[in-house]
Parts: sequence; structure tokens; C-alpha cells
Amino acid sequence: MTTPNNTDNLSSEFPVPEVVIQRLPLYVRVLTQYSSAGEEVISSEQLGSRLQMTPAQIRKDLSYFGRFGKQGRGYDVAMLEHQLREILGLDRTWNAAVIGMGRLGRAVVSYPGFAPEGFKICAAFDTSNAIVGKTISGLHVQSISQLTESVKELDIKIGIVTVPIDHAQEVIDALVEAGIKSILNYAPLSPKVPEGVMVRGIDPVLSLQSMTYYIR
Amino acid sequence: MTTPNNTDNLSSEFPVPEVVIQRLPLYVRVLTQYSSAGEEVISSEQLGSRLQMTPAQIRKDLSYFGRFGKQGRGYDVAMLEHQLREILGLDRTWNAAVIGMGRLGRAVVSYPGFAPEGFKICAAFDTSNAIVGKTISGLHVQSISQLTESVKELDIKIGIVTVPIDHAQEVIDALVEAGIKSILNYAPLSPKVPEGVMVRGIDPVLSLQSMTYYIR
DNA sequence: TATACATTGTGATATAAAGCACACACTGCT
DNA sequence: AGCAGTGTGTGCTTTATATCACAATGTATA
Repeated sequence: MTTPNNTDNLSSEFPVPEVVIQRLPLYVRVLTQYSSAGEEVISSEQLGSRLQMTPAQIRKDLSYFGRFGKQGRGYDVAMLEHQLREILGLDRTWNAAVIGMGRLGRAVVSYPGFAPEGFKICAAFDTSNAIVGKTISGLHVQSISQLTESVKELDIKIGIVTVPIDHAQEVIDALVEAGIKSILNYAPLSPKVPEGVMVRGIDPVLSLQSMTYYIR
Repeated sequence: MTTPNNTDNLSSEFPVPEVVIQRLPLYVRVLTQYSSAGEEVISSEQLGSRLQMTPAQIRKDLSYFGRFGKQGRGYDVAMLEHQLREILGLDRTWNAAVIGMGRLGRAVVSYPGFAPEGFKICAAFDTSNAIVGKTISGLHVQSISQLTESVKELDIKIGIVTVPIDHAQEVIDALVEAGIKSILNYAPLSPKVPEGVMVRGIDPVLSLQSMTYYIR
């Protein structure tokens, strides 16, 4: 790395591996815990032992973005947390829409874990006329045909898909059409999306199905 | 690979990479779809295009376990599905216990996706006396102190953790203590477990937090 | 039966990720 | 100020994963 102390735009010169990006939120989480436990400094050793990974890997990961530590001391907890949040874009609020207001969708909109982390579910949609028009958890359920409009109006950047599998691909197509680039998909399928659109799947069954291999 | 046509115990001679195991359920899922669409044969090319991965990777993955295809033709859909289910241990039913009967736990026990795949939630636990003794979705909620006993009695092999973060580690310790080797963890923390115990985390917030990097 | 074509299975190769090990920098003690 | 101790940042090495490319083996057709 040629220009060490500069945190910005290193990432655009050298693309950062996606696995690294996926680990950063883990670091943020531990740092938050440490911080609220009153600790001011943390070493890669301590971080690593919390997450069951090697200190070297943590230092390598962080080195993609700059030099945040002090030799002989470690990392300033508050400072590192702040830096990582900034890198990940967590220093702001993100608006999200949930599509599919069945059992799962209702559970998602009432899940209390999103808001404290800055993810605000601000619109709800469904394909079925039976549900459209109702109000669930304070959200007015709209028809999918209003998706594009609402996305623009409310500055929605994230789509959360909770429709049954047989509607999932079309809903995802609609989200893409509406300009959404980040999708959290609860439907048990691997959807097709154009390059530049990112989908993360939440699928407890898949997780179970690979664990059984080891206890068989 | 020395003894090709033999499906068994290859895996114990050469350990199969975990990434490979994690992909097998994806293959199973596509095969099920293909099968119910009336297709009898599938090529690695077709499978790959469904899952957005290269045909070569699929063939390599399968080759860890045997030779299932026919040159010039492809794979028999029904046969391959059956083989993969057997390899993963999905040719049977698995009993699971849910620990934590709050909002999330209730959503999990009433989620209709587990049963059709052979995962049967047959016991519910909670740490709070306020909930213990109640019946939720047909499950009698027990105290955590009865965990070990029930695990043995009901042949429970999987623990699903849906308690709040501040009780998660102790609940996981209790599961380990009770002899559970596979844990599905909905709590937002990276728990410590002894070697030989496998934990898969379900964490929508983590997924969102790494996606924001790309739309920042 | 011969010929054209399709698709597997796999050794060899390329790419990516993880881990090692040590110079260097900072702290804190005497 | 000097010295001992600690922990970072990183070039280099090792290990893991993915891809290539082609011989081998099958199908389909005439």
C-alpha cells in the first residue's frame, strides 16, 4: 500500500475481497460490545479470540482500508468502530421496503433488530388484493404496481423479499426494475439478477441441510 | 480418487471442503424443481445456469462423492437428487428444539418451511418463568433445566436458538452440555463452542450491513 | 456399424484467501 | 534517557478454491 494513512478511496484502487467486507460487520459488533463494556483499547488478539479467528486475519482485513492501530497498544475501540461504520456506510439511515405481507413479512416488519442499526422499513407491498390497503404495524400495504413510484419518493435503497417462492422471481425483477441494488431474499430460491444488483439470501433450511451432513 | 463408483466413505478418506457441502443443498433444491417440472435429465450446464455458477464447479463438487452422470447426456434428475439427499443425511427426519419463545421463537415454530424438508420442531424451551408452562403452536414450553433430559428422550439433534443476545451464550452452552452438535443461531453474536459443535448463524442485519458497502 | 455430436470426470493450472514471522513503532518502567 | 515489553502492518509462504481443457464415454442418426 503506497499511501498508508489515507482511509479513503483505497478501496476503489484495489478491489477489496467480498469475504473481507462480510467480516467487517462482525468487527463492528464486537467493538460495540467492547465499547459499552467501558474498554477503550482492543488488540487484534482480543478481537480474534472473540470471533474465533486469527489476529493476523483481522489485521490484514483492516489493512485494506488504512492503518488504524498503534503498535504496542492496539486499536482505539471508539475510533475503529466509527471508521468501520463509515467504510460500510453505516453512518446513516437506510430505507427499506418489504414485499410480501404474509406471516413472514409481518414478522420481519415487527422485528426490532433493524431500526437500532439504522435500517428503517418504511414501505410494505403485496401482490394479493386481499392484503393491499390494510395497515400492518403502522405500514399501509401497497400494491406492487406502486413500487417504482414509492422507491423514488421515499428514497428506498433496500428491498426485502418475503413472498412465497412462486412469486419471488417476479418480485425481484420488479425491484430491479425499480432501481433497487440491494436485496435481502427470504424466499428459498437463487434468483437471477443482472450484474450490479446484490442479493443476500436468508434461508434457515439451507443452513440446516448442510449441517446434517456432519451429524449423519 | 481411487474407488470411483463407490459413494460411501469417500468423504471419510478425503475430507470434503465445507464450501462444497454448503452448495449441495442448492443442487438438491434445483433438482427438486426440475423433477416436478417433469424433466428427467439435467446437465451441469443447466444446473449451473440456474445457480449462476460454472458447470465445471458443479462437476467437481459432485466428483467428491462419486460418478453420477453419463457422458453425452447429463445427470438423471431423480437419481442425483436421491443420492445427494442421502449424502447430506436428508433421507430421514431430524428432531429439533427451539430455545426462546419470544416473538422470534414463535415465528420460527410456526414457519411452515421446516417440516416438508424433514425438520421437526418437537420441543420448546425458555429461560423465563413467565412463559414456561404455556402451550405455543401445540408445543408445551419447558424450562431450560429440562433440556438435557428432553434431548435424550426425544432424540433431538438440532438446537435452534432464538433467545435475546444476553442469554444466547449460556443457552448455547446448555445445548452443548446436552450433547447437541448442530445449532442454528438467530441471536446476533458469534458464540464460542467447543470443536466438533457446528453453529450456523441467521442474521439479516449482518447481511444488510455488508451490502451497504456496495451502495454507499 | 460407422459417424457426428454432446457432456462427463479429472489432472493440471490459475486464482484467491489465510497464515506466518519479523521489522518497526509505540508504551511504560526504572 | 535507555531498555524491556507489546502489538501493529505487511512481504512472503502456504493452503484452499475455482477454472481450464481435453480424453473418455456415452447418445443419436443414418
